[in-house]
This record gives sequence, structure tokens and C-alpha cells, in this order.
Amino acid sequence: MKNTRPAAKAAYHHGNLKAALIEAADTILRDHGIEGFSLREAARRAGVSIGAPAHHFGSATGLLTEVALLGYESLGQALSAVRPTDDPGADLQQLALAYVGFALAHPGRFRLMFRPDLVNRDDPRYGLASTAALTGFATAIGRRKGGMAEIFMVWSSVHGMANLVLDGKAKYLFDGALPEDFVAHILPDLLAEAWPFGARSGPQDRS
Amino acid sequence: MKNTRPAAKAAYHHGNLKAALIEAADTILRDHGIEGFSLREAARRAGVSIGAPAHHFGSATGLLTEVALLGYESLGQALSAVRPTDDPGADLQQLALAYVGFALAHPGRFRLMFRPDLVNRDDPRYGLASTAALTGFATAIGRRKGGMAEIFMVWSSVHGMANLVLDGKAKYLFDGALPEDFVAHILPDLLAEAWPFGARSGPQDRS
DNA sequence: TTTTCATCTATACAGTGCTCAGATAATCCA
DNA sequence: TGGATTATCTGAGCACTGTATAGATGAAAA
Repeated sequence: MKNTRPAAKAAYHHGNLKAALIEAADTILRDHGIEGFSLREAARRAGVSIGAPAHHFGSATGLLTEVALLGYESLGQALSAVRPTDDPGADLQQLALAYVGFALAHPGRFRLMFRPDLVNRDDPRYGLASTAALTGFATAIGRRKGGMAEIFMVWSSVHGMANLVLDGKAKYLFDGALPEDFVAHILPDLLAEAWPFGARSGPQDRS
Repeated sequence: MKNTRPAAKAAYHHGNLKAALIEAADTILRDHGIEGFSLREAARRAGVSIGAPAHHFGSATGLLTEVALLGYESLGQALSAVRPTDDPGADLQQLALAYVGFALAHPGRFRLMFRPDLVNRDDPRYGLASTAALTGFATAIGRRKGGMAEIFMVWSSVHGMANLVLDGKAKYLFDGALPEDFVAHILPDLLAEAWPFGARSGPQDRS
């Protein structure tokens, strides 16, 4: 077995520094947001010198890219937790709720995932993770061929909702509503009443 | 006339430093994006010492808040340049095009406007500017009473489109489309074909 | 055991936002 | 007019950041 973890005396070689730094960064994002993150603080939390992360990630962007990839993974899980029923419109509403719910539950992760200055978009895994997370939408929208326009529209809609609520814009429209209320009560009503993508008819067939 | 501009010999008192710094910051945003901005660089461009901006704006956030307010103003102008016709659905499509077009034409401004860590959301002018810019949407949606749900949905949709295109996500869906092509050709087609808010029927009346 | 290699430390550099004492110029006031 | 007040800006300094580099340390390979 490869489990040569020292764990007793602090080894010179950390042994699992890469994973420890990723987790430290993710924790910082959770507790203090993106602006609370610094490469040095992550190194501090991992109990390692300030130059150590460079060996594993090259730069701060390298580390944050890994965190963003994990973020897309967890978003994908949140979306695929919505099990499809025989009502595709209701499924889409649930997916929308899951998307916004994820953004509000993990604002640091979510914001990082869409910060092109902090993640390395040239990393081939980034595009893959990004599209993989949206598989839930694609299948719920149903049509396997074509359908890109609809996917874009639905994604735009839920992404816009998530960003606006996260940025506190919703409170200008729905006076003083707290984010917790929003995902628990306001948003479900909004989706049921005024969200065209979740309507009973489904995507209209333009033949 | 108050135009006591020295302009010849560099005065100790700049005379118009506040406006000069705002313009310098806006220029940096235009040329090098948000990550290219620094308070010191703005001071440098205004030909003034690094501590000077503090007197007028207090902090970097203070300066960027002014730039963001200008951004909302220019967004409002871009939206109100869309003159209403007798087809409210077509008007909404034009507004959507104007919104996304603004984001792509002024990415630095647009991104700043929605960066809560860089602008002072407690500034009372911020909420005013934010809602004022959306007057175009509100009137186009028509119903003066109620309607907040529809405004939120439309805003979310266009805001999501703007962000996704700006972040290069659209190219994963529409393979390799350039941003210029997007607002010129792809988006109008998308809006006409797959955007439910711009449909002929208008907001359905749920009585 | 000896060599090689990956890993991590220590230090240094350039850049940042912010603070504060003091210099400078414009303005107000008698 | 002349003196005092006020707004404006400078210059230096502090704490912090990301990154680069030389060297120390331990593990693994030969």
C-alpha cells in the first residue's frame, strides 16, 4: 500500500501538499470569498513556506484553476441530483432552482468559476468541466440534435438569475428580500409563474 | 466663466483632479481591463503623486465606484437609444441586443459595474443608478403595476447572455464564434428564434 | 552506498493600497 | 492690502501581495 503518511512528526516533505493547498484555497473561498484569498494565506494554512505552492501549481492562477475545476464538478453533481420526471418543464424548473441554489450556497466557488482573470481558460480540462457540468440541462431540454440555442437561452437565464441575486440586485426589485428567502420561497414562485422555459408546453417545435 | 484652466505651467493644484482620475481609470479599464487597473497607475496617468487620489475618493473603491456610476449611466443611454415601436416584442429584442452589445463594447465598464468587491454598494447613488439604467426595460415590458417578476426574468436573461458571451462560454456552444460575429449575426438570430421574451404574444395575462 | 531527483525553505524584488506629517497654493476675512 | 484658514497635493513609510531563484532536505533509484 502506498499510504506512507508520516502524520506524526512534521515531515519535510508534506506528502500531500497539492491536495492540501487546493482544500485550503477552497476553504478560504468559502469563509472569506475571493478577495480573502491569497497564495501566501493558502500556504500558511497548509503549514508550508510561501514559495512551496509554485512547485505544484506554477502560479496562483494554477491553484485557483484546480479549485474552479472542482467547482464545476460540484455544480454538475448538484444539477444531476435533479432526477428527471415525465414533466420536462418541471424538471427545468428544478434544474434552475439547483443552479441558483448552488451559486448562493457556494458563492466563492461560483464566482471563481466565472472569473477569467483568475483561472486558466487555456487548460483543456476547463472547457471539458464547463460543458460536462451542463449535461443536466442538455438532457432535460431533450432534443439531442440541435438545441444549442435553447441550451444557451436557458443557461443564460439561470446564470443571470444567479449573478443578479448573488450581487444583491434582486433586492432592488423585491424589496429587501434576503438571499435565504429567495431560493427558499421567492424563486420557486417566480419560476412557476414567470419563467417561460419551465412552461408546460416545452420548447415549441418550429418546423 | 469658471474656465480657469492653467494648462500652461503644471500647477501645484491640478484643478480638475477628480474628473481626471475618473477618466484615467475609465481609460485603463477600456485598454487593459479591470486587472490592469491600479490606483497608482491612475495617479500616474493624471500626473499626480500616488497619495493624491485618497483626498478625493478615500480609497480605490471610491474611485471605481464613480466609474461604475458612469457605467450605469452609459448603459442607460444605450438602452434608451432603442426607441419603442408598436411591437413590444421587437422592442424587447432590440433592448436585449443593446444590453449585450454594451457589455461587449465596454467589457471593462460592464464587469466593474457588477463587482461588489470593487464598488461601494452602500453609496446611495449606486442603487439609483442601477435601477435608473433599467428604466428602458421596465417601460418596454409595459405593465406599470406589478411586472417585477417579468423585469427580473428579462434582466436575468440578457445579463446571463452578456456574461456568458463575455466570459467566452458561448464559444463552447457555438463553436469558435468570435464576439464580433456574435452581436452582429448570431445573437439577432437567436433572439428571433429562441428567445421567449421577445415573442409576438407579449407577457401572457394570468388572470 | 552513492547518485539523482522531487520537494520545500529562505530570501529578495517589484508592485500594490493605505496612512500621515508636512509643503504648497488658493481662498476667505479683516 | 495683508494675514489666517482651508483645500490640495507630495513624499516617505508600512504591511501586504505574487513571483523568481539559490540552496537545503529527504526520498527514491542505481
